Order: sequence, then C-alpha cells, then structure tokens
Amino acid sequence: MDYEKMSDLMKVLGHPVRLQMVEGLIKHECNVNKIMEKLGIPQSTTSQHLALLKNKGIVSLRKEGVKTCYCVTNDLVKRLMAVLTKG
Amino acid sequence: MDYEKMSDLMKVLGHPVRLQMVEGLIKHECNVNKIMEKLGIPQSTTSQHLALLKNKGIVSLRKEGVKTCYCVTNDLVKRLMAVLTKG
DNA sequence: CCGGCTCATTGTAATATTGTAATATTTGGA
DNA sequence: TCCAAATATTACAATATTACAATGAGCCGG
Repeated sequence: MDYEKMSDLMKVLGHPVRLQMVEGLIKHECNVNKIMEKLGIPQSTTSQHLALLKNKGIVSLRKEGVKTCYCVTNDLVKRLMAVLTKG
Repeated sequence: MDYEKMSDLMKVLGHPVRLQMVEGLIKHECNVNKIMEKLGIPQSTTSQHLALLKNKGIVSLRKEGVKTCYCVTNDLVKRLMAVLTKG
C-alpha cells in the first residue's frame, strides 16, 4: 500500500466542503454556479476546491459551452463514500 | 451525513504515518516503542500521532505495566481501511 | 528511594491549508 | 468586435499542522 498516495487521497476528503461536493457529484454532475449556490460559498472558493479535486484525480470535468460540469470519476473514492454514507 | 464529523475522520487518516499506524494496529495491537521502531520516527512524534488517533476515537489503549498497547477499535475506520488496501 | 525504562506533554520553528477579494480568462451572443 | 456570464487564477492574511527536542510523569527492580 502506497501510504503517501492513499493519505493524500484521504486528506483531500478531509474537508467538509469537499466531502459534500464529492457526495453530490457522485449522484449527478453539476456546474460551478450550481455548486456554489448549493453550498453557499464564494465562487473562488468553490473553484479552488474543485481544482484540488481535479488535480488529485477525484473528479473530471466536461465543458458545456460556457459552463463546466464536474462529476466524480474515481472508483476508489466512490467506494469510500459508500462506506461513509452507510456507516 | 455529518460532513464536519466525517471530514474530521478523513483528515486524521490523511497522513502517511497515521495511515500506516492504523493499518498496523488493525492487524495487531502494539506498544509505542515498537511502533516508533517500526516506523523509524522519534518517540514524541509517535506519541503525538497516537494521541490524535485516540482523541478522534480511532484507537484505544491498554496499559500493560509500563507499556501502553494501542489498537484500532473503530469499525468505520476498519471498513475504510479495507477499501484502501483492496483498491 | 533511586535508577532506568516507557510514554505523555510542552515549546517552537517550519510548513501547509484555508478563505476571500481582486484580477484574469474563456465562451457565446448581440 | 464588444459585452456579459461562467469559471480560473493569483495574492495574501489568518490559521492549522507538523516534526522534533526537551522536559515531565508513572511504573518497576534493586
């Protein structure tokens, strides 16, 4: 087991906003505006968290005109979230 | 789902040393000296990480004379680690 | 009671994370 | 081309985390 890599993954999930983002983006993809409205946080903060999730390979994005739609594409993260929501 | 609580849990696992500690302490309980030798880190550092794991309800301890034996008692964490080691 | 062994706590410097405002970029329509 | 909406990036202050040495505290054998 690669502790650096795995702990890095856990660290990204170790923030309430990102955890909520990930939970929502597993259910359905969503653009930045919707996410920031849903979570009630500023646009730059939303964008930064999403950038982090993207860089860690947790979410992927799809451009739809001027909008950017994010969704979770990481299977390991999906399995981890399943454990969290059941427990 | 309590995002604060769950992200807090993930954050604790978001450190390579603690992740390795938890993985080991699921398999068998261990005292501080053994842990620090195994991981090759100073005693105070070891003790601090263990204190954090204890405060977050991830590990429990048992005094055995002058030694302190730690082990993982948190089922949710055990399930999360199972996902990490399989994936 | 003194010694050493085991572990916990504290102090502190270095580093990382976070939140926000300000600014830049990209895109599509008039 | 010019504008506005949507998103990304940057800069920076505030805060949190981290590692380690030093010190403190508890337990036992002699």
